[in-house]
Amino acid sequence: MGNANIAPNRIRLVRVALPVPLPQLFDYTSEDACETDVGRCVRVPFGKGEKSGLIVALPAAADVDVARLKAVRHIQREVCALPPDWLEMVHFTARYYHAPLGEVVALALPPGLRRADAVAGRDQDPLLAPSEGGLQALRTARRESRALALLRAVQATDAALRRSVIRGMAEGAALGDVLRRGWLAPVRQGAAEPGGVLPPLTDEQRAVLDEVGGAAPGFVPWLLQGVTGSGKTEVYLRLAERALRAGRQVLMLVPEIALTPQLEQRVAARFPAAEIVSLHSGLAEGARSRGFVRALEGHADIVLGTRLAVFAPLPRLGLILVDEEHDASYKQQEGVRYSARDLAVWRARQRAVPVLLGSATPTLESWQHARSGRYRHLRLTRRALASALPAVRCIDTRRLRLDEGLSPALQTALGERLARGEQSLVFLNRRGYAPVLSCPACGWVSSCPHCSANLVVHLADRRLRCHHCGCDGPIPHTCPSCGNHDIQPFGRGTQRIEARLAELFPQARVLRVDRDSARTRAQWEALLAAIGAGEADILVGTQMMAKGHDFPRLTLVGVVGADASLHAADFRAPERLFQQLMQVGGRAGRAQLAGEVLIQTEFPEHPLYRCLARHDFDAFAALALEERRQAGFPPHTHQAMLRADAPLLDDAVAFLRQAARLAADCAPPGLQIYDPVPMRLTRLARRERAQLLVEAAGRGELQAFLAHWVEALRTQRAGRELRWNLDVDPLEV
DNA sequence: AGCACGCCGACT
DNA sequence: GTCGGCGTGCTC
Repeated sequence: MGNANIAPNRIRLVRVALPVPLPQLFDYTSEDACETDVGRCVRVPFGKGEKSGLIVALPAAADVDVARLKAVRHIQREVCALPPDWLEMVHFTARYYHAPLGEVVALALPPGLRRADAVAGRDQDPLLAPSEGGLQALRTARRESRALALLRAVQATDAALRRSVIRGMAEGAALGDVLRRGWLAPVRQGAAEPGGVLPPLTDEQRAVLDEVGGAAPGFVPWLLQGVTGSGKTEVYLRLAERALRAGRQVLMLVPEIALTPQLEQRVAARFPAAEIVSLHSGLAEGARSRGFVRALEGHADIVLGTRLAVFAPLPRLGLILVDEEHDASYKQQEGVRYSARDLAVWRARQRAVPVLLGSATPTLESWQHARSGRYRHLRLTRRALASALPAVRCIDTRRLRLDEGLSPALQTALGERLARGEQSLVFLNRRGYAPVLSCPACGWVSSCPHCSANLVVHLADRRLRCHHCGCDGPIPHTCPSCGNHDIQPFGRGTQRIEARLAELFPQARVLRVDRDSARTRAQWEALLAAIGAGEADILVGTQMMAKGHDFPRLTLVGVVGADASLHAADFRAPERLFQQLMQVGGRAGRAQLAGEVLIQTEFPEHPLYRCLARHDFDAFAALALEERRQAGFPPHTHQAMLRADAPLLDDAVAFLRQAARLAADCAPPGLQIYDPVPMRLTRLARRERAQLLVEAAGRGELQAFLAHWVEALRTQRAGRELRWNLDVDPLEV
């Protein structure tokens, strides 16, 4: 029986991970496959068609009868094979998140690469310097030309220049001529040489750098807890410089695509000779593949990107940096729900390199690790530029008459900034004009036909819109239910605040910044430019305003409607609120001007606000952690969430009940299996959703259980309309 | 996930 | 007599 699976002489077996939602791998035959093909992309026949996947092993024997094996179509050998450590990482990811290996491979590899398209791993913007031929031409040329003039200009700088820079110096097609003649050639030189004058370090920054520099080589996880404006980025750059000097590659993760270009500029300005590759989902396919291959081949010195960049292969990896480590966008919220931050730490351990997680408001998980000594705690408590942290004050709104949600104190403060020619920001995390349209006569409310959510009034373009499924329609003039003419928008969003501010301060230039006003990248950049140029006096914005941008004239942040998150159902809601308020508060007063943050609240005594007023993240974290300990929530326990959705809620719940029964069969003692419950937003885009939480004291026991459970669930036959997924370490419960 | 096969209702 | 519904099973 054993012999049936052994291939005849000279025919090799290859084991391939394919992007199908199946837990198994698929074996194929190949005439010429050899050990060096492990980690290479292949095209193989699959079912009726053809698929591309990755060779993960050359097994001695197949899982199935060799007679059933088909032959590999093509092995992509133009590109280096993915190295063993990379394969180990995708294996780990598949195991930890209980996803098929092929799906993890599909998400970790750029699509073009997996399809085995030939990818020229050329540096798109190489450093160029005059070649021997070029110098010769300069000496011997008799006749002046544009090409010669350009070459001479490059020569005059006495430095190697990026091709993009030279293109800027060129007239007409001169660069093309120069390159064709081979007068400029790529050079490799010290990637770590900083460009320009380095900013002076604060004592705290120096202390942090000394501590990291003094640590033993190898895996060390660091938590850099630094208040907004304390100069975390400068610390990243100095650490990167050291790694580059040692001839190593640096992986730098940032939360959002929007933040990569500006950071990329800063990194590029600091390391003009380094090859910087950016990796994020907004990149064109070719660019992403090229960047990936540059990293894989060890040419890229710095890889900068969003969560998917954690899968970049880096043969010379020396340092991993995770900026804003608390940011929820590090967790993928669909498909394979991996946490790039957690994988970054795993990767650092695997490669025995330091990893530095930076944030003003770390996750309680990371903070706890830093407290317990598992991570090493670094702090930056003061702002780098002389300015102090903003004064944070609560405005008790319980006894006040609010004007469209705006208290007299906030209005006065806005008026003062206006008189002084400074900018203000009113922060309200709710876009649209009003969260709902409603009829006072019959109680009708504008609800979404596809979701269990209300349609939001968007007065700016006269539409009712669902923020969850995107469906929209015109605003009715009369109540669709009873015909009443007097239907009204209830509650407040940014548009309404914007409108009222324009009335209250007719002389002010009010600018709204939310997903509606900054829909495209161009709009967003135009808004940023306008704000930077001082073309706005009062900004009204959502959390978009909270992230990473400096507005030197902004001295006041007013927070409206924060209480809503104070008593939300999700146990992480307070943590998120604190992070958000600390971040948006950090926008106030960054240059020489003092900043102030005014929080309108009915709970001015709430510990969260009190900690915020003292800029005391540690006190908040200690309180929140104690609450979690008492309630048995993470990080004191570990969770996984099974979610199911179907056209009818009953089907989703029935599946989860069955899943709960299966769980009970293979559950270790101490594993907590909760009841299936409808999700908070039960209905989304015509599907109804429910979830089942499981919780264990230890990560190991949870993982062991999940492996059995998922296997049992996969054999479970559910209706075609039912879909389910497992979320390990869920962020939302 | 796709894509076949396969077995029961309303149509040219 | 067939077109087509989606239940079931398979993909090396």
